[in-house]
Amino acid sequence: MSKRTKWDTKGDLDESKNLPIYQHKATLQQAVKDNSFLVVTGETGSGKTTQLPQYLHQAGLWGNGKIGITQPRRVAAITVAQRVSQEMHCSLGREVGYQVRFDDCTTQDTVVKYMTDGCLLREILADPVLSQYSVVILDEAHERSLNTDILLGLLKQTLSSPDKASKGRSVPLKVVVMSATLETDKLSVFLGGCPVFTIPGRTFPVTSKFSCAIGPKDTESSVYVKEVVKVALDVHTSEMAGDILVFLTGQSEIEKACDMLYEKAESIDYRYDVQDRKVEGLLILPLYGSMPTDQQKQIFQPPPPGIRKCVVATNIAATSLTINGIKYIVDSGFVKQLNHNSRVGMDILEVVPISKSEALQRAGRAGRTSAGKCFRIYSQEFWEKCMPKYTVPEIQRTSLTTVILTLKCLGVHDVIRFPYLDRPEERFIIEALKQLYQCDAIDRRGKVTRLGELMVQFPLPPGLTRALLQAASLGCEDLLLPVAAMLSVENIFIRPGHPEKQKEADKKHRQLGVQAGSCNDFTMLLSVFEKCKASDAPSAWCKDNYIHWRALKSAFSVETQLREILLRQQNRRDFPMEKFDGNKSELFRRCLCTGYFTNVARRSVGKVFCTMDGHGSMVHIHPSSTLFDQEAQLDWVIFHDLLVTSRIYIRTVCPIRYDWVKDLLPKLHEVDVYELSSVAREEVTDEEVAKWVTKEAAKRQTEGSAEDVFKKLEKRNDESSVSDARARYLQRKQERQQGKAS
DNA sequence: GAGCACTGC
Repeated sequence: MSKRTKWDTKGDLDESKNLPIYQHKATLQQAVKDNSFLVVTGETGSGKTTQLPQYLHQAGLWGNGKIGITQPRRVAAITVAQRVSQEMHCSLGREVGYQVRFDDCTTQDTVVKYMTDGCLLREILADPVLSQYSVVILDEAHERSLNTDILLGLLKQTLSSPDKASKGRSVPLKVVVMSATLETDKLSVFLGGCPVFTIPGRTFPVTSKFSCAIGPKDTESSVYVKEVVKVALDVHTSEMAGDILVFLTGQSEIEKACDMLYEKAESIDYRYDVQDRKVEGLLILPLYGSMPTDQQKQIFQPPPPGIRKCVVATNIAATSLTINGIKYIVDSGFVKQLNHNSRVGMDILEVVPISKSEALQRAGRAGRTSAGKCFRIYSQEFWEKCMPKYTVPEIQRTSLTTVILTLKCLGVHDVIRFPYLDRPEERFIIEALKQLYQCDAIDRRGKVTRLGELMVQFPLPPGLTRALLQAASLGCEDLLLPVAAMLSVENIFIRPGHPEKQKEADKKHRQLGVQAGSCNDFTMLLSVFEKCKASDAPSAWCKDNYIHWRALKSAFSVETQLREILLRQQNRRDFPMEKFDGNKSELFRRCLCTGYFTNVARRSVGKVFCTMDGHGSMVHIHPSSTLFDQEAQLDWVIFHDLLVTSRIYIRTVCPIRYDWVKDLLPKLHEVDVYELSSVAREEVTDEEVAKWVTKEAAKRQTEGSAEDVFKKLEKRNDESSVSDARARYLQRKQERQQGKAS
């Protein structure tokens, strides 16, 4: 309990009384008392995130349970909790706490708990009615993060069925959904027409201007990089004091833009100081996620007197980071987005126009401290013709395997008619079911298997979890745990931009492969993990070998977490165990096959491999692989992932023997779409399953030989999406080369 | 012969 007396709080309370939300305090408290669901909307600066939980706490709405507030990002959960604990004069972790992955700062006393949406989803898996909570607040719902979307559906479903709501709970759960002013009517309708509370924000006006530089046809990066540079310099030379924030798409564009800005800013008639890229008048700072954190720090410091700061950033500056003093925005109108293509079973990272709501979000970053201006480098026509109203929510553009398994584990059988705020396309759901069936997480009826229940507890993609559990059941989890951890973190191999250093890095990486005696990319990961862990000076070791120390450190934490989950499961008496006789290398690779046989490819001609997942894509081994240039000696391989750029590349590759996957391959085509789509909707009877199995046996007889099966699996990909994506990429590349030549 | 935006468990 806090030692402070009540009058100590007076000053702070007065400050929070100035927030726009304060005059609605009583009404909000009452509204939560009167309704199961409530939508609260208010722009940044309204105080809803910090104040509402305190109001509910003061109103005694926590009763016997906690007030949980979810955030899509870890930093937000932590910083808001720190702030609120100060306002409530308690030490962090007592009445006010937070929980994010690897960091649980709560105690028995915690009643106001900030957490990431992923953490609450984990809690629901362990306790579906959230018996510890009296109120759940989903914050930033407009961002439409995958986890928040799932939570929305689950909370709606649990509470709208009185049967489920009462089970295990004495009092019904209260749900508050907080969102920026966009789409709140939709949310209210979704939640059964619940009231919407609007709180005025406390931001300053931002005026936006279009330009005619970028029209509907200009998607070439060199065009918009050049244009943002030009506009940023115009702002610098003609606008009043205030910092500039430029939105671009990625690291390389940002670096190009910074170089150009630096060069051109020098020629402006200022006295300048070349040292440390500081030009008198303009301080140019790149900002992107994979940047070293110490470099990021200076971005938040105010510039020296008389100098204007210009931050050139990715979308990271749109929501994740707030930079004070920004008065001008230069918006490129593009973003790099990962889209899942279920027809070809691939994720494709592409540059696409942002949505109108995203453009408004970007512009809003200029109005935090004073009135601002936003300069859009695209035309009004581009705005109208190319930019969708809203960004397609994550749930409609990502692979759904984990989501579907989670829902199934929570007893949601009909995963098509689950109340999604925006329903994913049916083929996405079908594809997820197929993958879950293939890695034994669900059976043919769509019911979660014992294995599936173990799998859902791991923060890993199902195939990898399957391989890990296979290894554990054969007593060799020590081989797979580090690999799973290494595959869950950002790329650990550093490849510098300078050609000289690049050569050196490549050499070091090759050496690591040889030392590891590793015959594949998975053992390479294992070896790097172990070598670094055993080193006396791990960070120096990483530097010397061009390995990302930050990434490796997080791999260590992930490995520990995975090991803990596994240990808990192994302590259960029913943990599956099998026997294996054979050498370690074979054991390791066979475990991988259990999870990755869906990612199997067979060499066809030269260096080209053909995938066996039914799409029959022609793929190449990525040059970063230890197996690159050894293709001729390979026949069958499995791979962790696939990358679409100038070619379709497979990355993290491992040679296997056909024998090891022979019995698994039929699984790739034994269930059909018709079957899965009925599984997705309704409970399937025993007779139906029996019918399918008979049909299949007949099918297999007519197919006959293994060669026939391959032919079927190698079915040429008739969908145009990948070739389209490739064509676009190649066109861009060609245009760039022409640009260089001229 | 190499093109990784951003989150999260």
